[in-house]
Amino acid sequence: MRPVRTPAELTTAFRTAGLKVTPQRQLLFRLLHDNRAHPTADALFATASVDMPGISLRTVYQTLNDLVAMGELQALSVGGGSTRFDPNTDDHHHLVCSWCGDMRDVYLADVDGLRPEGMDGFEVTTTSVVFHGRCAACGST
Amino acid sequence: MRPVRTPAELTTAFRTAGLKVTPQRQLLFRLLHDNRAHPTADALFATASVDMPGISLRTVYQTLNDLVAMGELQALSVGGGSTRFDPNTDDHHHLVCSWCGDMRDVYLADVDGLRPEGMDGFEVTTTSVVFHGRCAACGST
DNA sequence: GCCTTATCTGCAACCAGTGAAAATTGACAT
DNA sequence: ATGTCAATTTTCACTGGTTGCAGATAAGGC
Repeated sequence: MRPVRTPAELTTAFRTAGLKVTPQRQLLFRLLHDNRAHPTADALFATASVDMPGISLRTVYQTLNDLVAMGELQALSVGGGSTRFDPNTDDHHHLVCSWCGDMRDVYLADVDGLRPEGMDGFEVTTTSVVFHGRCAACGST
Repeated sequence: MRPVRTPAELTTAFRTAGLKVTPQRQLLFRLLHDNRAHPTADALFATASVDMPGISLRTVYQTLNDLVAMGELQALSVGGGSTRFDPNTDDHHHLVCSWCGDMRDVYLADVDGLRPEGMDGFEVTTTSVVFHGRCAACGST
């Protein structure tokens, strides 16, 4: 359940991959570790800037891209301008509130059962399910 | 199956909504009518420019946004820069080739069966399923 | 045909994200 | 500890996608 790498694990992974571990990266590892908000690069930049004023937005993008390339982070496009990042690398799906933009993880059992006919030799690698709607906080009235 | 409004139907819908029907809009109605390519605004602009040189990209965006607002067109964000548009307003889902970017419609039967627990009062309005993978044309080797 | 009002066009602005180059610094070997 | 070198950070400019604005234009009801 929710296999989010710890900062320590990511540190090891980076060094193993021949990448360096900088204070900036460690900060982002920490910020991502307990983050279920599916933040944008900009949101992470804002949070990171509190702990480390002067950190560059470019660096945030760079590190996020590295993490995505390593498979330790998922990049999500759900409309609404900017890419959101999910440190949960488990096989899961998403609830997106059309009102407040809030995004939450959900686990589905029967996704592999979804194999439509007429795929004409299309080879599926990943399946993503997104539920759009209204979250409890945004009321149901 | 594939209930794409005809240009005539869209014309009526626009007038009913108090919107005007211009040659530019009629052209776009036609271009969308038999288009399964899930084109971007820019692609439609390019095609439209052949029939109507001088048409503005701004107009294309405007009309597409109107159609989306009217529910006659779906805007799709599947990563990869630009929004793609789908004139198929039926309840369907998508196959996206990670190699060539090709996008195809698929119909799924059991989508409503996907109702995870732990939704905490989240009210689902639409569910979208996207299969990422490699299409037949891009080979399986 | 006229008039009103929506629409079209062109351009500037905006946002998300990336490229490039110079200064900095991590990690390893000494 | 220190040196070395490549990876990284930062800054800034720049691209691509999309929207705002203003003036010219034209659709549609009379």
